Amino acid sequence: MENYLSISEMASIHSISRQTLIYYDKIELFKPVHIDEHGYRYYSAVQIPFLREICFLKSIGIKLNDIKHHIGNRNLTTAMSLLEFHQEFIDKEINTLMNTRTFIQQRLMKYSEAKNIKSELDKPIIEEFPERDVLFIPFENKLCREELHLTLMKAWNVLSKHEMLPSEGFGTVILKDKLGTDDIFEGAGIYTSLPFIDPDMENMITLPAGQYACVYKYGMPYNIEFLNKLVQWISDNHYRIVGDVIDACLLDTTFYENDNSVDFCQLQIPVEKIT
Amino acid sequence: MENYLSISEMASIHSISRQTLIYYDKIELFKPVHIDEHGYRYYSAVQIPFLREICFLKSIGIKLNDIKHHIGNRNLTTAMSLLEFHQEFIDKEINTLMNTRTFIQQRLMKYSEAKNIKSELDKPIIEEFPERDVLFIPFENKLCREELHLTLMKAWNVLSKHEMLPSEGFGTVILKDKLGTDDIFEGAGIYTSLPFIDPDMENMITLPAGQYACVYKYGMPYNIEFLNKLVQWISDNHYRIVGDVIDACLLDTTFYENDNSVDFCQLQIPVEKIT
DNA sequence: ATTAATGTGTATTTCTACTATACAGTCAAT
DNA sequence: ATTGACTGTATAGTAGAAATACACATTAAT
Repeated sequence: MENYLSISEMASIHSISRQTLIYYDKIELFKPVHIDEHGYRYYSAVQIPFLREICFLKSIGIKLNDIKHHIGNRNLTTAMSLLEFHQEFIDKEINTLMNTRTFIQQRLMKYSEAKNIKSELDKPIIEEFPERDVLFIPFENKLCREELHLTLMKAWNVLSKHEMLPSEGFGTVILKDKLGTDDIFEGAGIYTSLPFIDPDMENMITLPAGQYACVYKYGMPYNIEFLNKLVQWISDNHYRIVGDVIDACLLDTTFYENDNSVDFCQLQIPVEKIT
Repeated sequence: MENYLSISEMASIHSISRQTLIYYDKIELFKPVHIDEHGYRYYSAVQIPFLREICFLKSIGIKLNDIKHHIGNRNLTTAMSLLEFHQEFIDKEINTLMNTRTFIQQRLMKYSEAKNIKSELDKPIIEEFPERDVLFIPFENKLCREELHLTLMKAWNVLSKHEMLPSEGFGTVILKDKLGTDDIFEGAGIYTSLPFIDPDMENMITLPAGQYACVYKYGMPYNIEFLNKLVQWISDNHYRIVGDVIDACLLDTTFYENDNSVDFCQLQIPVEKIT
């Protein structure tokens, strides 16, 4: 008898719990060599390397079921291929986490940008933007809050079809040619920026590099008073509109910072100085 | 009514299942704005950005419970700290996976070494080893299979107290001075190699660099016939033993390659040529 | 001998984030 | 009237335990 280890001894040697050993017994992964007349479990020291190996394989993330099928009949070849297979799995996991990390970083940058900016509302400025490749989905119905949301979801679904995560920014594009007309939103639509370029991507457009007249505002894209004011400012300051209007959404309505629950956006209109 | 979205529409817009929305309703994470007289759920397009944000936070690995507490009352500050907190969590996960990766690599190297070697049994050779820092735990009882296992587990528990994963190798150290005496295993014990040096580590010893007479064998450390043969070979070939004997375990008994279930080991005895 | 503290057994519940299934009622089109 | 698509609730299952409740066994102290 003194050669046997009790369940608690066996557990403490391996820094696992008594319940875990009971569980391993139940799932037939690791059973005691002897059970006495009261049902008490007794383990042999010879079993130690097996439980140690089970704990090792578990600690690197291999499923108990896979361990179970492996441990009963292992040799050098199967042990190596199990580890090799699992290493590939871990590499994929690391990759996924790295992508998630990047994505969180981008969000944080976007938010901290919004945070710094929020004080300066309603003061137009001239900003320089680089060329931006974006996905563009035109609106199909009269522009309203619902149409905005539904079209954005369409865009995001196109992204995920191409295995892209929605990237830093999205917003509305309004055609320059429709400014001042009856139906200013004809041909308008949603854009979302692309994390990388996929040549197979349909509906890709390029927002040109250059100078943009910009203003921050709390308001939805269909609240055109902000747009009208910026257009006025542009002509007052001797600029000319040279491209389509961008209404970039910085914070959407899931932020309760503003009472009337509207987006926090930046209007961006490409301009050049009238000489 | 036509402004409402049915549960299936809402689900398909977000590429999730109907059941998921029913589940989110049940756990009070995301509820429909309207339920008709038959219990049918109806969502509003205004809810889309909220569900989108829930899906985003979920996709980066935040728990539904945390999302629930966050989403109902978020602002720029809480949103940023949620992401920052989660980024640290992801960094830790990446770190853990990287360590696991390294550990698997080490195991694979050990195994592939054993694989290459296994053919050349019983042929002593001279090998050069670098200095090795290891943890040493002396045996407390008469050496047998049980004492081996129990002492090794003690060593591994010391390692894990120092937050080290058991590294590449372990084995038995037998004192040079006891060779040829009555109790050859007096003062002997288990060593395990250390993944890094911790100055607070008790029981650390250094295995010296230099030439070792080595032989591979299937057998436990207490099967001293292999040791005796190697000692004989050393004197036959005009070498002198200059340090303690190392019996390095390459494959333990969890490998069923050999019928009698013993370890595959390499005996290593530090020597110098008699001039 | 009695008592108290441990140690052991089984059985059940809990956790996460759903998926799958069974079965029944609803709605629109044929 | 019937079909097919849609909706509801309710239940079971997943992995890998941890936690709990309750009963019995063993050992040490009194």
